[in-house]
Amino acid sequence: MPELPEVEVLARHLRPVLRGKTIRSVQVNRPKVLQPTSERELKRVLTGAKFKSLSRRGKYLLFEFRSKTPGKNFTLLGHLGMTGKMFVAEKSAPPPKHAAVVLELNRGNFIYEDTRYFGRMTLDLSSAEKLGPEPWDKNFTPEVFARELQRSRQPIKVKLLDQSLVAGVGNIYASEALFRAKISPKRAANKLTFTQVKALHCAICKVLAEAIAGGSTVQLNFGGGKTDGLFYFGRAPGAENYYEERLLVYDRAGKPCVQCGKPIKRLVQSARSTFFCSGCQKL
DNA sequence: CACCATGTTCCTTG
DNA sequence: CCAAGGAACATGGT
Repeated sequence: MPELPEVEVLARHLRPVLRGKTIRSVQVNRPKVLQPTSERELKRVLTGAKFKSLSRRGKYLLFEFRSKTPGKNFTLLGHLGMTGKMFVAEKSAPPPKHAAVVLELNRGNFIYEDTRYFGRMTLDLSSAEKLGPEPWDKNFTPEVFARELQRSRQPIKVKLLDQSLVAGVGNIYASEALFRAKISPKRAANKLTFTQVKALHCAICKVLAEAIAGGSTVQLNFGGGKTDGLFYFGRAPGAENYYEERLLVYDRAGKPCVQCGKPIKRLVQSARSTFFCSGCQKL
């Protein structure tokens, strides 16, 4: 469930649910999601610790803990990879097939589930430290963005997935932002005009903010139910599928562009799908 | 069987 | 040192 908006909505959901909860025991089913932290180390540190606060950085979750050992507070980093979910379930509920880690609370279990196990739950914070600015950070300005883009000849779509430029944009919102900024995904990063950079900067912020706002109002299911936990597949009562309504180009190959009616095209860049409108996004 | 999937990291190659 | 390209990770859906 992984781009910035989904992680932000999840963080807002979990924050009040976890605050003040103490971890009774730790069950690790897939040690690979902890690396480079060892199972032994995670259990030692986490058992008896109490959730203090939760924040988000890019697509990462940062869980702040108060250690049972005074003065040894620490941070746990979470990442959902492609298919990760994190939620609290009743202890009586059967554990999901791909539960990678289960943190037992006094009431309920905090579960990190991940079918493909591409995500992380670890004490190593180095990945989050390498990230570029948050989209709304004062350090993420059109000027800074333009300077960074100047250094690359890669297609702009590919460059947007580089988390050191701006943190949190993934494969879906990269296509969406470019469509809204009316820029071709194939355009070389260093060939954007400053006008285009400003439009893209604005589109990134807007697309992500709208997705967060949309996701927050939808009926969510973070749990292990039949839904996939992706909030943009959630439904508001009586409403159509929000995914269809909100995404203008992603996964819409062949369907008419909402702006000009031409069919949306799909292309592959760096082994990932890109969706765009050749009428609205000229090179 | 083939191809697709919301992400990151590691290893080459130039 | 750096940019860029590709494979790897692992499982499931169509």
